[in-house]
Amino acid sequence: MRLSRLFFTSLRDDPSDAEMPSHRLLVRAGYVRQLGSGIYSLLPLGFRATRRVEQVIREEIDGIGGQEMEMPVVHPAELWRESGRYQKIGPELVRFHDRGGRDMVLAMTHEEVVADLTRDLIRSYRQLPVIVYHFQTKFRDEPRARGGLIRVREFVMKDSYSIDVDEAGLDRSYRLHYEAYERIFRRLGLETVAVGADVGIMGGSLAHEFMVLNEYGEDTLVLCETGDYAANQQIAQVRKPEPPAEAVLPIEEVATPGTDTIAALAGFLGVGTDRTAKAAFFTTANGRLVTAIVRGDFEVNETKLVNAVKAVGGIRPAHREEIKAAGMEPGYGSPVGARDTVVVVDDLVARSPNLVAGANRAGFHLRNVNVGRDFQPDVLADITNARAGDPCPRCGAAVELRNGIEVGNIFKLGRDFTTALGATLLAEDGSRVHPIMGSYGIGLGRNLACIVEAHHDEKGIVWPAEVAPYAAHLVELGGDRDPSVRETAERLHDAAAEAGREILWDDRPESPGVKFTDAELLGMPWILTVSPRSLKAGGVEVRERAGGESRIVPVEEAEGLLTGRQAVPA
RNA sequence: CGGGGCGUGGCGCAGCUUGGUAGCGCGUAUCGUUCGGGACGAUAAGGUCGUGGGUUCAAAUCCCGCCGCCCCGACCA
Repeated sequence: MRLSRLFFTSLRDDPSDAEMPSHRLLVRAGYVRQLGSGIYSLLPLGFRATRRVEQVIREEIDGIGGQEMEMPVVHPAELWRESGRYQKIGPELVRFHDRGGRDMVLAMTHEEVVADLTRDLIRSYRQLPVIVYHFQTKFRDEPRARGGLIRVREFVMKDSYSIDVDEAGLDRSYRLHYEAYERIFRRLGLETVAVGADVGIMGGSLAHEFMVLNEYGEDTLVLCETGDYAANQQIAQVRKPEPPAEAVLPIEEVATPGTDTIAALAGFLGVGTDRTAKAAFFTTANGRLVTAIVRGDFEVNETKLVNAVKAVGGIRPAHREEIKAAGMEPGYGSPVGARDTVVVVDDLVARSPNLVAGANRAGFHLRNVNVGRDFQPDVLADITNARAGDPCPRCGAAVELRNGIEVGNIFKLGRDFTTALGATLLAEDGSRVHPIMGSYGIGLGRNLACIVEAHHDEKGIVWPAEVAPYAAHLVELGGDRDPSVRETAERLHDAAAEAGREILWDDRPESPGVKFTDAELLGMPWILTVSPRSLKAGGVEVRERAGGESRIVPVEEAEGLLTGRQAVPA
């Protein structure tokens, strides 16, 4: 490809709205352009790189028996009503109607379609197991896009789906995907850690997220320093401290003016935050008030809380009036004397004697509050966030908290979708059963961005060979003055193209500085320079973008390198 | 949805406080000189100042509404 013909431009200045290196570089180097918030075009360079990512995924999913297909982006709303998600999912699901007034949705994922096809196509256990997949556009009207390609609203995802007769089959399909994902991310040059994850609105029984560590990551990961435990903080369970063994003391009210935070309260009373009980208030989608009680030295984990009360549709922070209506006082709240609220108590609080808790009266707290004696929990569960330094649940070593970006996930869906849609088949024993599904996603654009996050330097992108849009970047200098330079460049370019390994040939009439700078910005693995000087020195200058020394090789050798007939020089 | 910021030629920005009809750098086009690390000179093109309304003799500038984009939070199969 001649750079002079490429539909692109590089920018000298960083785009003002880009913060993450991947966003900055992909825009500056002419790989992508933004069309709207969370909506991007892939320019030819970006599209080529994405296709190479896609090909790696295709090879590995084909390798575990996946069958590639394609499902639509526009779905009849009826299908989503059948699964129940039309009602369950909020504005993230785009709804519209066609000219006939029929309700339609834009696909945010494709479980419904797979389940629909399953009930249509699968009659017998003999047809299973099946893994199908496609690369298809998803639209999710996220409340906020961010980070360039990291969190967008429209994106292409590889999503595969497994259909099995029983749990053992699902286990196998899940394991196959787990291993395929490890191979995919290794080939893409991504170091990932697989963490246990919340199953969320998908339901199901088990999920892993493949995470790359990144300071801009939106997820918090709980990682054991010995490497034997890794989980998303949403579900991470660590060992909790042992509360002091004390005799239960009589409850007493104490004036604590101006202490509407735990820190202020502990300071005022001169006790540790671990001797206090913190109340946090939430409201469920159907209007129930949830009072969560954790010890003052811990934070409420909302995912765990949602799961503890099985709050379909999630929870939001409660309003002051809602709290007061339940007989509690914001800032000085506790379940002591409360009514009309679901009291969820963290297991550690239940074991901790004589805590300081709110008196439900502004400016007052209660000393020596004890769960069971002074109030009754409706639900007892682990509802706290793991903290840095807490003991690993497996080995007791300290865990650390790191930010991560989810580059892939795998879910054991179970039978929810096939049951809801009425997909059945005849099992070996003649019984009619609902098949069991798994769902497995990898977002292409996000992976591309994460690759750039992991492979760049101050000058630009440094593509791993497996995903580089072109294998090499040929810098031609002085070709307009020296015909032999132009001829050599053309020969290398054509030879590579004929061998099926197209390279990028900078034939623009630009100064050397501009060309070298762009070559480094665009990031092809090999940078070759042809110039009167290089020819005089014996051929073509060859340099590895990743940082190798440059050296002169004869033209024939350069040609061999580009066509793959000759091994890459050491 | 709450908080903050921004919107001025393709890109990055100044001008706004104190109203007087738009400027800088880069890029682009043509010509010439250069030619191994973002060259130099000359000439030129290119802007409804996001948008609607208001105030005013006069609005990029002041006031109000709306839209868009970015960041933080909420949210996130």
